[in-house]
Amino acid sequence: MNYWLMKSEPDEASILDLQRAGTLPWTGVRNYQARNFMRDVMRLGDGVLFYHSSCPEPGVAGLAEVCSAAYPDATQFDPASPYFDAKSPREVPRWLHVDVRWRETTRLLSLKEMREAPELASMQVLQRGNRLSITPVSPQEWQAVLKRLHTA
DNA sequence: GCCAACGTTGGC
DNA sequence: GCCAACGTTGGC
Repeated sequence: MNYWLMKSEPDEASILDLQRAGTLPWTGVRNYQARNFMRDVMRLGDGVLFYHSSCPEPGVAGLAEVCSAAYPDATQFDPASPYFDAKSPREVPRWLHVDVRWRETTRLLSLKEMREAPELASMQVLQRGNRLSITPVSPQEWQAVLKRLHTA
């Protein structure tokens, strides 16, 4: 069982969108490291911190879980999609994604509060220069985030 | 809109 | 395989 933090722009897919939909395909990842996490390390039932990014109040907005294995991302073959990749061969699709299931919509644990929390200082998403949209979360960090989400 | 940080591309 | 140029991310 692993834990992850996954970034989503709420304009595209917010925690409320996920709550309404139940499950959503995590399409649009175009970074090899993030793809490899989904393909090689993620397992069914892995815990996900759903993080709102590129928005007025960035931070963790809810909890989700991985609910599929990685499979080819259809948007890479759609010329009308912003995620279209002309160089991805159909026989060997370059981009994959998992599906994610809603678990809980929480209070917003803001990026500011995360930065001020000593017990979260090790989180990869807080490290200088981090841009990865999917980052591993340790069991200790997961527990610490849950504790904060469920208090104050 | 700015810009730091980092990933990708492509010429050599 | 190096590395400069360019593109993207994402907080502010």
